[in-house]
Amino acid sequence: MGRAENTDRRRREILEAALACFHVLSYEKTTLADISDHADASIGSIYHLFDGKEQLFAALYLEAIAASQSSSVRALRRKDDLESGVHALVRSYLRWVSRNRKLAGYLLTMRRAEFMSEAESELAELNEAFRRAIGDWLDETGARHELPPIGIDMVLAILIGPSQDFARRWLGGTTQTSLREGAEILARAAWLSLRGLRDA
Amino acid sequence: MGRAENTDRRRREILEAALACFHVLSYEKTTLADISDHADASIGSIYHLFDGKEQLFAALYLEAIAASQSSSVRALRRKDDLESGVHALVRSYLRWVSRNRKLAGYLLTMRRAEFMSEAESELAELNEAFRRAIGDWLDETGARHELPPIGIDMVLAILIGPSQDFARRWLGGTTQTSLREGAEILARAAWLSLRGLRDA
DNA sequence: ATATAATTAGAATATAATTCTAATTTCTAG
DNA sequence: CTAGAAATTAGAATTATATTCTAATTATAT
Repeated sequence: MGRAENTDRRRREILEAALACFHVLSYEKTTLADISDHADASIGSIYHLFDGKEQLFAALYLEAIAASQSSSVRALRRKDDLESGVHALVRSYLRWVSRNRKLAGYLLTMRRAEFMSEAESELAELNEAFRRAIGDWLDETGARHELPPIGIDMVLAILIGPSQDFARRWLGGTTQTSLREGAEILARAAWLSLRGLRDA
Repeated sequence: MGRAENTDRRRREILEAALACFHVLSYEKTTLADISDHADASIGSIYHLFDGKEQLFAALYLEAIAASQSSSVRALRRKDDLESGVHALVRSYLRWVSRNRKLAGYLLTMRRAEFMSEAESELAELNEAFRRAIGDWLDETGARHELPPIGIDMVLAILIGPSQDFARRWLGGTTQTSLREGAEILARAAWLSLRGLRDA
């Protein structure tokens, strides 16, 4: 086995251990010793691969956001008009949440966490890439013309804002509505907003 | 001056110092020594009034959420039909954000932060009271009949989800749209969703 | 097989939360 | 007004944990 692969495996083990610890203990309460135990990696090893606790969790955050975004983009690319695209985006986001609960919970809890300042630039890059991917799809399909005259930031807020709120509650177990129903409702809600704003 | 008032003042000073420190340093990086300095209160004093760093920040969180919610409820109570109510709710939330940036930033950053587990029950109470206030208003005005057949949790997600997302970006300075425009757009978007879901 | 570089281990150190004891202030009763 | 009781404040001592550092081990290339 090559060294690079070994290192990769180690990194992954540590990230997974961090997520597992976070899931039961929360960020504050998981110590590096916990992670070290869970991952069977020494403190030295962790510090060799990451710059510290914050950077380790920032790396996990970036992985999570990348996974979530790429899942959304893939779903979008299977559609070719705005209405289907909007539905697909909302549904796929919530499906991703339900299939990656730990990671999603981490993402929703740590959203804009302080330590992200370190990784700010990488995060900005990811968000920029996400926007560009959506922009490309809009251009390729011609769906851009169906959008209301509002900034893409507002479009995204309308598309995923409600789903994030709902996902947070759903993960917390404090929601009357099932994920399936919720996805259906929010997909339609998003589309109704966009269509209504366009036709106004 | 009575002892109770004195204690209250102390509490408030400490909470304000915590918020100020948080605003420039972030949770992780603000030490109790920082807060102690800022508030001119000794460590002992802080521990006398709060159970620890987490509980101190949890108390701040509860204050913030109570302020935000009561501002929303006041706005709602001035209206007497669903469309105006929805507009008022969205606008008042974003107005509150712009007038209480530090507190709002704290709220949006710390949303569902780990340490809330301690204050979980109080948080649940606040949320329950908020829902009840909205429920009462719906009944008093008869607006409940104008709602689509979805859970109140979905209604809230549609109402404030986009605003939260937008507010986070606005506070972070990464939004093309002004708060005023944003509020206008999101208020209409929320109403279009609810009306559309009802009429479907 | 050996040299070199990468990785791992864990002890030593530094930082910050928490606890604890004593001093001070505020309140209450007489 | 004053002694005693209770609440509050102060800051030193303790404890927990992140980080740094040095040495040992492992993997790779020649």
